[in-house]
Amino acid sequence: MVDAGSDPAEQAAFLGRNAAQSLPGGGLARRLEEVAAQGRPLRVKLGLDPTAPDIHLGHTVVLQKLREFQDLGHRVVLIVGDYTARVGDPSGRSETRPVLADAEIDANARTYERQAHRVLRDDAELYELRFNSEWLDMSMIELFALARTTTVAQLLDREDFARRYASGIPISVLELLYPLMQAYDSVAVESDIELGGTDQTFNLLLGRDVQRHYGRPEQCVLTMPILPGIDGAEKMSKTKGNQIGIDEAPEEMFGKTMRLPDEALDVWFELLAVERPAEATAPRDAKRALARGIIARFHGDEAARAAEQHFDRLFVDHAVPEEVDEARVTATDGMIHVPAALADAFGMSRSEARRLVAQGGVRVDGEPLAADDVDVPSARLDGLVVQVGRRRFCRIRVV
RNA sequence: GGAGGGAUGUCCGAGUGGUUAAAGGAGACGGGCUGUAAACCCGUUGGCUCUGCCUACGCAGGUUCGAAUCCUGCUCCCUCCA
Repeated sequence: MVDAGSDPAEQAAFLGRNAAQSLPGGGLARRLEEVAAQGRPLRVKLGLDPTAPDIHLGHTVVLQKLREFQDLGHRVVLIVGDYTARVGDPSGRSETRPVLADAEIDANARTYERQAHRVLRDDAELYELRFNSEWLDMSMIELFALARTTTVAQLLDREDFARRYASGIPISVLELLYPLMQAYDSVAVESDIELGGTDQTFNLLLGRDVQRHYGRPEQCVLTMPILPGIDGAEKMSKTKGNQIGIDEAPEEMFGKTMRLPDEALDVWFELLAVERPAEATAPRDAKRALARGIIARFHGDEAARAAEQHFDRLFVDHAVPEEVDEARVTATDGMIHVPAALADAFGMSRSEARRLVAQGGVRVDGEPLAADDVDVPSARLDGLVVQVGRRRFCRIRVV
C-alpha cells in the first residue's frame, strides 16, 4: 500500500510529495494532528462537475491523490456538481461555457461516479458521495448570506476573470457566482481539506474565506499540477481532443500514450504515479513502460500485455489487427462505389474518402488504391481489410 | 435610456460590389522520414450523382446583371455616457 506511517508529519510529507502547492504552509500537517487528537479521519473534499461525460487521465491525477488519503484511512467526500454544472466553472476559461441540459448532467453524474470508483476505494468508511443540489438549491435569503461573504473586487482579482474583464470578454453574474457555490460546498460538507488542480487554486482558497464567514474551521488546500494531454502541451481535456479516457480500450490507451512527446514523459510518470524504469532507459522503452503502467491500473496486467502485443503487431510488424470492424456495403452490377463504401465503413464524407484515395491514403492488402479507382469490381474489396492512414481498419463485406 | 463598435469556414483572422468555396495562421487529416515522439518536407482540409452542380460569411427581407461586401428590420455581444 503506502509506505507512510501514521505520524501526521510523515503523512503530510508523503501526501504533499508530488503536489503543486499545499496551503497554508504547514496547514496539512497541523490539520492531521488535530484530527488525530480528535480520533477521527480527515474529511477530504473533491468536487467534480459532470460537464463532460467521461473521466480522463487528467482527472485521475487528483483522484489518485484522494486514493492516497483513503489508503491512510481518511474519508473522501466526492461531490458531484450536478447543481454547479448548470452554471459552468469559468476557471481557466476565456469565454462563457455552454450550459448543459438537465438530462445530460444527470447521465454524466452517474457515469462519473462509476468511473471515479476505478480509482477510489468504495468503502463506506472511506467514501462519501454527495450531490451539491442537496444544499445549493437554496432560498434567495440564503443566497444573500452567501453573496455577502465576498466582494466583486475579490472575484475580479482572479486571473482569468481579470483577463476577460480587461479585454472586454463577457463575464456573466452567474459565472461570478460559481466560485461562491463551490466554496459553499466546503461549508456544507465540513471539509478539512480540498483537492483540485492548480487551476482551482482561487476557488479552493475562497472556500477558506467563506467557511470562516460561516464560523467554520478553514479547510487546507492541496493542488495538483495539471496533466498535459497527449499533445504534451495543453491541459488534457475532452474539448481539445487530447485526452485518454479511463474507459477507453487498452489498445487505444497504448497507442495514444506512445504518441506522447518525449518531453512530457517525466510529468506523466510523476503525476500518474507510474513507476519509472531505470534512468538509462531509452525514451521509446520508457514510454512503453508508461503505457503498460497506465493500462494495468485501469484494465489489469493481462490487458496491458495484450495491448502492447497489439501495438507491436500494428506498428512494428505493420500487420493487420486480429480483430477489425466489419462494414456491409452494397454492390451494383458487381461494382462497388468506393467513396460510398469508405464513407459507410469509416464514418466520413464521400468527398473526404475521395481525397484520401487520391492521396494514396487508402490501402487494400497493403496496396494503395489509385485515384481512378472510383468504381471497382466487388471482388477487389469483398472480405478484405481496408486501411485508412496508419491506424484505421475495416473489413468490407459485400451484401 | 443615448452614442459608437462588432458577429466570416473546426478555431483565430483577412476581405468592404465581380476568377471568392472566401488570403494568412493554428489545428486536423493523408504521404515521406521515424520510435504511431519531436523536428523537417510535400499535399489535403463544406457537400454531392465531382472536368460539373449545390450550400456557405449572425437571422430575415431588399437593391443589383452580380453581394461576405450596399440598404432595411431582427437577434446576440462589446465599449463609452446616463
